[in-house]
Amino acid sequence: MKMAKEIESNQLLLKNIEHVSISAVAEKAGASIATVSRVLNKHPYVNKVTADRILKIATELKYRPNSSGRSLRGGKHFNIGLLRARFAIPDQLYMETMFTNLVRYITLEGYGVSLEFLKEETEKGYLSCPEVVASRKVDGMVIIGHMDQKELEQASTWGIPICLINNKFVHPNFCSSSLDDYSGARDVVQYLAALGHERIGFVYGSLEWPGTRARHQGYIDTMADLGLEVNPHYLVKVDEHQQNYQGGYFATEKLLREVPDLTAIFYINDWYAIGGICAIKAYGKRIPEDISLVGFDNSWMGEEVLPRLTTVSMEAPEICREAASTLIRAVENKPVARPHVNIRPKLFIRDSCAPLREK
Amino acid sequence: MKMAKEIESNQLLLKNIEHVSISAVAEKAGASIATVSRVLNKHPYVNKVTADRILKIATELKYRPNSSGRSLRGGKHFNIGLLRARFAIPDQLYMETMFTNLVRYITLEGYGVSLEFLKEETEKGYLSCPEVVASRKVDGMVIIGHMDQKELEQASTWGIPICLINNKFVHPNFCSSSLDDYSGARDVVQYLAALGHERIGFVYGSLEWPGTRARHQGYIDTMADLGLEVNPHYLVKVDEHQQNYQGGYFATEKLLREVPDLTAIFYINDWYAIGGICAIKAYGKRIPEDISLVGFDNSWMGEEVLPRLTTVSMEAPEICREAASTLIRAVENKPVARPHVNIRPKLFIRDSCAPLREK
DNA sequence: ACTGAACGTGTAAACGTTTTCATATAAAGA
DNA sequence: TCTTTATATGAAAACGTTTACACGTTCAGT
Repeated sequence: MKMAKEIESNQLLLKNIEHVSISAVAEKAGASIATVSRVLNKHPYVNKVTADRILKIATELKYRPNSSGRSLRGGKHFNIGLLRARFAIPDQLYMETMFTNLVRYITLEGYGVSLEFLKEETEKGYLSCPEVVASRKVDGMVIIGHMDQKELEQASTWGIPICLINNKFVHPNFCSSSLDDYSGARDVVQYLAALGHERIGFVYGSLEWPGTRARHQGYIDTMADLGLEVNPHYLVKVDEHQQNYQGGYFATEKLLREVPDLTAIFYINDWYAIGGICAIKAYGKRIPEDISLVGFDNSWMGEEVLPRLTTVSMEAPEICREAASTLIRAVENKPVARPHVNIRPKLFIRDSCAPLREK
Repeated sequence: MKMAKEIESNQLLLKNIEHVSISAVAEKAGASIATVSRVLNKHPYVNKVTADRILKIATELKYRPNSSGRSLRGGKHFNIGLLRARFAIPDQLYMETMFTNLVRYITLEGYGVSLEFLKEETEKGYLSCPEVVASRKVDGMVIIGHMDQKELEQASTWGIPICLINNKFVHPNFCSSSLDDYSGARDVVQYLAALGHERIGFVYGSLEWPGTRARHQGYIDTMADLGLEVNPHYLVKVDEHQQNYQGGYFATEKLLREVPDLTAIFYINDWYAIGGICAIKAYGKRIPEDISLVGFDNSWMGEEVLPRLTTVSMEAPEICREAASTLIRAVENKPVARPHVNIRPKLFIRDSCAPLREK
């Protein structure tokens, strides 16, 4: 009976860890708190011997500054918010990679990462301020995914620097790091043309977002520049409700049916391209002997499929590295040379393209 | 010349937002800071009229408590760390979903999320304390991905409650939320047996992790329970270096070659199963008429592939909801009834299985 | 030897909260 | 009317930092 309360062990009992504060270090080192702080923050005017002694004791005691205290005093949080906005289904593959790289590079700069999702508001056009911003947990924000101009306008009042990934907004508070989709698309068309292809199809989906529009335009412009015909039948838009593997499958079927003499197809993402590979195989044509395929995204799936897919890289590490360094320079009030960087993608040539064969 | 410094606009200039503190609210409401704090934290013994007035002014001024101040005073951060440990390639598909759900449910409980990756230490067996723990930014931790017992032992000294996803460690500081992989595997074998299948193959990869071991054991045990033969040739382990689509492809080829009268195959993940679908198609057999296939994971890829894959769900939302609620109960020192929950997976019956046909 | 600068250190204030303590008023019980 | 209790509020301390200020000491330059 007496033990009943004592045993109540269906709850977690965490051993209380005694946290070592700066005053503990100061006391043990026989110095003042101020001196310890100076040493730890590498201020000038502190005796080398004292500094060494304090440093030794600090590591000995495993002292780590309490971030709340530090933030409260300094108004700086050494923390970056990562806001995930809306994105389309084909981008799901890509998100994990982006998170990974963003966290890596932000961490490397000595900052932490607070993850938050965009709250979908029912009220039209009203963007609520992210929790991490409202409660002052972050010094800057990275926004990944889609937000429209109106929403970005509102984000500009948050009072902290914001870095957009694959999006752009011209405003003093904003910077961005994006893939140069237009150049990527140009490279694809030029590559196919260099292999001798002239009748090149294009499979695309929603053009709602800047990146997809740029790829589309890159195809159109480059075809024109090279003097190649852009027959309206060459362009197929996938069904609104099948923005994935199956969308690519059916779009390709349509293309094969309507334009039988097509020798190459450029897909606006790998996802559609992989659907395309299956459709073409099912149709009885060979890749790349009969028809060449190029994707866009360099998702790892392109490596897994047979034949291995030639595609355009997303340059996730580069985009994220630039984003982190630019944003954090802004956060630290250092001048940023180019607030809006464009990363030139690379063509990953694998096995899904071949030179045009004479009939 | 004079303007040079003034214009230096190649850096972000953030409009300084004036932050409203509790004292501003107090002043405007003609009350003391203490009273305002009490109202905001819904303490008893505060006059209804005063409370209403303060509340009105607080929302009017858009007051949000400064989290650093609050943390510093209360030692509580309203923040959960999300530590991403090691995971295998096939799990990449799954990570995005888990992040999404964890953030959703943790946010719903009124907490923020700090994302961090496990630091891969070169020194053997030494696990470094995550930054968010060391600098006291979080009240609890969710760990997703693989960590071995030795590492978990060290994590137990962090002094905060930890919730493991799909892993278990018996210790007062730990709770966990996991898929019941064993039951899932049993359900698959029972389902196939109910369709009349007796010669059921099993394709698996690394058994390094608890979940994969449980699935493997579930297959073995259930076959035995049902009196079905577990011919050693029925089990194929994919190549160490091809833990993905291709691994499933080649493992299936081997299976078809060595055990031609197999009527069903159970794959330990969807990834292998999709490779299997391609291998079987290439081999000239029909799915499900000639052979039935079941995957495990219910990744969205199973929906995209032809035929649509019958598979076992990962129950990501349920696992994450349980994880969030259990962990946060622990954080708030509320009793937790069952620190280690097992979520029973569901079989998603689609088009890749059929009753055994008499020859 | 005296001034002024450079160096080194400690005291105390400030950041924005929450909460304990004290105090004042109102209501209730004798 | 006088205590006792419940209700309502404010003053002040505390959380752990960083930093402005003050006060020394040392040292080079006259």
